[in-house]
Amino acid sequence: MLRLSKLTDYAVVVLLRLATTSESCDAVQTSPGIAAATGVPEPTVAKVLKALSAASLVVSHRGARGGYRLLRPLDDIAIADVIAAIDGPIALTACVDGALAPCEVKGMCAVKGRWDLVNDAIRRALGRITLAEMREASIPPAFRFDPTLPTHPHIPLAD
Amino acid sequence: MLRLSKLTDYAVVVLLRLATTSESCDAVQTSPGIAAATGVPEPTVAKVLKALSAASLVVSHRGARGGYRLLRPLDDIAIADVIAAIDGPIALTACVDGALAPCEVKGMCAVKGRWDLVNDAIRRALGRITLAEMREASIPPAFRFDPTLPTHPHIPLAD
DNA sequence: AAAATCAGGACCCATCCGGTCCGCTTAGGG
DNA sequence: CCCTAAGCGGACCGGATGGGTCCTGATTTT
Repeated sequence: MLRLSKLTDYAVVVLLRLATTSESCDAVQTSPGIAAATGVPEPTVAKVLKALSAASLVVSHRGARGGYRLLRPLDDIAIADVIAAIDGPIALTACVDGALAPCEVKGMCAVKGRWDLVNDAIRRALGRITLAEMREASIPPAFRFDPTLPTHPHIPLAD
Repeated sequence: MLRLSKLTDYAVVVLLRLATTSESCDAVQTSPGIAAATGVPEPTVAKVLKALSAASLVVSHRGARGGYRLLRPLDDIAIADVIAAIDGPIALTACVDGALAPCEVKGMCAVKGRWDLVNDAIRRALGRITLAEMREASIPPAFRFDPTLPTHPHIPLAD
């Protein structure tokens, strides 16, 4: 349960990678470049970046010498933002608020509204964790994030 | 994202239904009975109850006049317990701690351990919400839970 | 002994998600 | 002025997963 998509995982990787150059606000990175650096398949990187762009977490620059750039610093991006950008609004069940299918039939579902309590709790929890925290946390010291490192091979290329 | 299975939703419905009689500790309810009362398909009720039984949230009594009974009061059952019983351990990604597939390849995944922060936050949030709270919360007053009501039609039967 | 009820599988099908590809548009650079 | 690099948007496909059903066996009560 609570499976969040691999795409979201990739999104974190991509954003972290993007953060290595976006401090200088004019530097952009191309999706092929990020793909090569992270080991995430390039079309997937593109897809992720598109979603992140739509959610205003990154900005794109089209044309030759175009690319993507972080729009906000890492400590201003909650993991909830990333999840919402990739997987849509954070809600546990289909049976939530005004979801698509109106809970099978009538509006008299017995659990109606019950999950909102849970959803809110999760939203709050996820809203408090920033990418900056995820970058630092729980990483074996040897692998501590270092912006000078060129790559973050999530899936090492088959060299 | 964060889709929890319908089964978990059903589990809550079933447990709430079970709570209507389990206060008196000898009364048991059969799965066909619960199915009829809740509108959840009977085989599904059985499946849910089996999982709940395996997780020691309910106890079963076999044979004629057998059935299921709540093992703990509703305010002692966290929603996290139910979710864990139905959908397995609460973890967001496959790429978590010692999960099945060792994160594609080596142990040098860049996001290794990062999600644990998030998982813990969610576990904590879900561990704080009890079924008793879910029973009371966010329900339109007209539908406020009432133990004397015979049924909680989740999906009304096609009368 | 017979009936009722849980236990524990196997199984099927729909849906969804990860992943890929294509053609189009935009913007630099020669 | 045109060509090329890069993002944009969509369609598309295959595998995995979960919801749902069913069947057979084990156990307890009457």
